[in-house]
Amino acid sequence: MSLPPLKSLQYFMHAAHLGSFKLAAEQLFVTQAAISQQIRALEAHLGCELFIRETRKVKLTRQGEQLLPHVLGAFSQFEAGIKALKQDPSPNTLNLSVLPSFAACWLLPKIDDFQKKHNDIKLRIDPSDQLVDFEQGEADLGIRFGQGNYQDLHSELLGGDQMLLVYKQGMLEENKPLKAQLFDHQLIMDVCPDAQRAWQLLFDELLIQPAQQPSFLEIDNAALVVQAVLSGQGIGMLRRRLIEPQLVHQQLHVWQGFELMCEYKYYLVGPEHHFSWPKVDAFKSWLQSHFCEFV
Amino acid sequence: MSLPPLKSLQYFMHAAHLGSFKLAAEQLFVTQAAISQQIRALEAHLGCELFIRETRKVKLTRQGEQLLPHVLGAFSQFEAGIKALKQDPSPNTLNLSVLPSFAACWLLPKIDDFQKKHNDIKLRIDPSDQLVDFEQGEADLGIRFGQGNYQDLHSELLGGDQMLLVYKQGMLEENKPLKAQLFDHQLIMDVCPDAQRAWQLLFDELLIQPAQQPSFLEIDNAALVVQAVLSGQGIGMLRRRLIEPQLVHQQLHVWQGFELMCEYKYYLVGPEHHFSWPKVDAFKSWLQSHFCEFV
DNA sequence: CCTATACTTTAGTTTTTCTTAATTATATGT
DNA sequence: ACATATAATTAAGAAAAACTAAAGTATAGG
Repeated sequence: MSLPPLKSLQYFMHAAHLGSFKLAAEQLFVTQAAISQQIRALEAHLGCELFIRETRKVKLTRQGEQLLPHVLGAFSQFEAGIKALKQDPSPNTLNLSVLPSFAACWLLPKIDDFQKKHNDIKLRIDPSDQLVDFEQGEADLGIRFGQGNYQDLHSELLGGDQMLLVYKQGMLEENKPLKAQLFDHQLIMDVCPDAQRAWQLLFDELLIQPAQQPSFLEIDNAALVVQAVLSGQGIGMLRRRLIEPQLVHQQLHVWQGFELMCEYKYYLVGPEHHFSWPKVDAFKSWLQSHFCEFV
Repeated sequence: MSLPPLKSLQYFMHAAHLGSFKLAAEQLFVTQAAISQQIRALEAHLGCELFIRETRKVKLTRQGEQLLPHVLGAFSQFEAGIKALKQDPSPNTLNLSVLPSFAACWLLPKIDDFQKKHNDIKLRIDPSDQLVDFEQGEADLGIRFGQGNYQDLHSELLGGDQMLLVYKQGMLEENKPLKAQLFDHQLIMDVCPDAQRAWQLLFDELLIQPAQQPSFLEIDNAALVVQAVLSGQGIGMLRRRLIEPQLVHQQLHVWQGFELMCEYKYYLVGPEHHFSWPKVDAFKSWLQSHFCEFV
């Protein structure tokens, strides 16, 4: 037995519920004619009339009354199925996809605070340079540093950052001019657009010609740059948020005459519907409160 | 929350059940590509993958597994609803729409036999010249005298009939020629094509010229013609089946030299699905057995 | 490594569905 | 009683959805 066109059943449901083709048409954003035709097609398919057409309204025939509950039930089952898909499959585990350097320098030092406040939520942190495939359930949420334009994903701005010239105690002398001191040290470049812009801006400010510019030790991971600067390997250009702990404990110093706002910002990223999950909301709030504290 | 295209859910159901797009395509009489596209559209709409594509087969993801039972349930509810429509709303009452003359002359004299054999089935006989609207549930079944071509309805041939020249005892004398006697009596015409044809044929056989032909008492109801002939009002041209009881009891006589097969026949008529109802089947069998007995 | 199989992709066609506009029917107000 | 307004219907063309055909991709199995 072949089913009637499914759309006609949907229209039937609305029209029956509202007792009017006109209202059903409005609710479904189509014309009256579309409803009329679909209902007629359904009636033709079933071989019986479903509505008694009165002048201002329509009402169900015995057959219509009989059919309606089934159709209602079927559609609500579709909805239930789809709703179930959007629900959190593991509400007690939060899978985070975070950039390795941000994870190492910012998130891990603070994460015990989140664990303390939400000890019912197990955390799994997946450090990765690329955004994972959320559809596969590989992660619940991502923290990204970028421009906020993430295909098909919801994103919420967490905050910006600044590029700072960072060195270890004793490497630079604050009273002497920077330009001269710069050439005495290895310069360490984090390979990222903002770092490159920052170095270039610094050279411009110090009137260092392109030809004179010193070469860099390039490291493709900000966390390692932090390590390198910490261990006295040279001078780095780093984001403030990545060296917060070291600034607080005065393990690193910032050259006071220079700073540059990053073009990129931090975003919390994930499929729209993930943001209604309690565990995600908890993490988002925690994250936001920590982003406010800007050293 | 908007539902996905319903057709894609249908395809999903088949593909999931068969574990193969190819087989689903065959089952649904479409190409593989159609299935692939619909599934893809569904996945896009839901924002998650439903199948893991392996080389020779596909299998459901966790989400697919979660969705399937709901979709299955919804579709079976549609089917249940539609099936319920085709069921007999009152299996203990048989509503018959019958031509008034056939009801009076043939059906009513025999109907007690049916009642006796099926005392669980209440009968309602609706004598009407026009076929009722079956869609409105006005009747379960109709008995018609015609050509069997009933729009959108199933019909089963019951049998034919003959037109006979009928008179009351003593009105005609079998030994004398008919032609002479005919002009001594009132002729009664049942207004129907077969009766008109029969009279015309009789006149032709008796070589009565159109100009000579006597005029008729026209009665637009065969049952009344029977009454008129019975009460000696004149000579009638009637269908054999309508005067069976009177022939058996010799209340009426048939002129032996004449008969004509009717062009019309008797049909049992109704919507296709009514014929699977037990009460209809019972009546059909009873009717057929009584149509075999042809006096 | 080749072949056969099953899914995917794309472009173009077919089918279905929808809209517009004219039509019918009837309840409601004048 | 008559005009008016509302709601459903119908028909024809327009738009959208679904499908096919054909070429592509990937991989299990000989």
